[in-house]
Amino acid sequence: MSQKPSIPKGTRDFLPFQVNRREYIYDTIKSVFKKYGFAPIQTPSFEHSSTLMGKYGDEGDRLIFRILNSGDKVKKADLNALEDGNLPKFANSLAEKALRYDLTVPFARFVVQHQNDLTFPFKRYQIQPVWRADRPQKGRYQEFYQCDADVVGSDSLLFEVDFIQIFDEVLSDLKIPDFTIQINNRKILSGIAEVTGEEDKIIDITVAIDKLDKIGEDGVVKELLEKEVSQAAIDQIKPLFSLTGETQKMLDFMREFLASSEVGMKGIEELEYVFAKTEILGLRNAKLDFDVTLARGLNYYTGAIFEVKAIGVKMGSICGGGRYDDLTGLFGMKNLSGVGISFGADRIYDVLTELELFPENINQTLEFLFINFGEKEADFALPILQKLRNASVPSEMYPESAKLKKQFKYADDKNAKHTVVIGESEIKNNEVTVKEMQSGEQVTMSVDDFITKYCA
RNA sequence: GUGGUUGUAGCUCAGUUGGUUAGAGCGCCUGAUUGUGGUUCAGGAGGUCGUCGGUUCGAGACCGAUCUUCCACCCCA
Repeated sequence: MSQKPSIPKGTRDFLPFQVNRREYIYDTIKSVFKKYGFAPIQTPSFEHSSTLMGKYGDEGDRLIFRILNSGDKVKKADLNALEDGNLPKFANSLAEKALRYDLTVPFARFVVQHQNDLTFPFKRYQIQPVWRADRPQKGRYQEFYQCDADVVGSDSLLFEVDFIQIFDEVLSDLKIPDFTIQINNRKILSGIAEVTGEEDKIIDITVAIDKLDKIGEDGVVKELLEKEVSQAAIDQIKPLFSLTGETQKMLDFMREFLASSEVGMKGIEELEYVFAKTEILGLRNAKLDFDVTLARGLNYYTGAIFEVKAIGVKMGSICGGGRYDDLTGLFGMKNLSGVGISFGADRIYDVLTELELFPENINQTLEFLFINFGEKEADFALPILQKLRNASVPSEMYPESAKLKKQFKYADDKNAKHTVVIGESEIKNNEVTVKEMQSGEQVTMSVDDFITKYCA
């Protein structure tokens, strides 16, 4: 081997056992999405640059993978823009397409484009890879899968309630024992900015208090001062940092805090509704927590916001979501409210690995391996093998009469549940010898009995 | 995008102030064992030391660039 091949940074290959595990996660998510009435769609890996650019803020634009124009289209490069130092304009002239950055913005484009074919409220789920030109870290890749479910065309809070049930059901089905669904409402955050007289600094304020559990109270205060939030406002906000305890008490506190803000009170009302309905339905493994300091970066959210964290694992959030009132407005379709959630499948994979929660049988995909003793024995075995396959029992025969040690090791490596030995004596008596690999136990039975037992 | 960190066999890692032929464990292959894998024993294969360039009589080690890994920011799943 001369030069070792490699793959670009932030990308990964997946071995069979890894793909099996990943599909276990996707299948679990999919089955719950379907149960709640969501239908699948897919969108292309790449979109027009103009569809994506400017939708995720300056920070997001930087992370969008651009696709260089090919062929004669390179001639479209705007050299004047380059000379003038207008690099964004130059880049746009050079790259008319870009890789999908998330599933939500392409979905908004999809809804506007196909509005006449859709029935509203439209509920879709989508499981596809997305790409970000981010600097990789553990659990952060340049190519990763998102598993999204969204509803557009309804402002009913019942969907917020549904999504909480979906989080609970999926993660409980995946056997995650302990996780918290944190919930907040952008209207409450707006209310906070309003009552403190810092309405124009709402983004700075939310970004800062979102970091509370990371940089602490002093860190947040420092950042607020840096963003020129007034000392009076900071003093007013400070008590929110230590707001914990019973949900009802926190909500009461906030109601008082936001009394003079109409939008803030609306946020409280919405939250109370969601808590009340969830109370009625109950939750399996999840804890639902009101967290005033939860903000989330994406600034298209306008109502509820969610974030889910596994307890006992050092890992960022594994799911997120929220309501956005006017995402399709960006593409010219006004007044369409949407709400959606996203499962971070790659991070869930890491959590399940760390907590050893993958079921063992995921990678036991081979039921029977037939040991090959030679042509005569193989001829005897092949019809039996075919019967197993017709009954959808995953089975195979070793392709040549290699040493038994080698054949059994192959069975072992492939995690075969049984091996079937057919040699001279078995053929003579019309029998098969079946060995259960894990226990090592071995029984000989007639071919008919074998077929009745396993090809049902 | 900013600052740091890492790279030696398939994997995990040793390798002294620059000095002959670069090591270990695990894994892999072969045999002991031509009707039995996961245990044991014996033997064997496998490396342009991430890449390119520089310093030097001499570089795995020193210098530069580049790619990659991981970490802290930024941001985020």
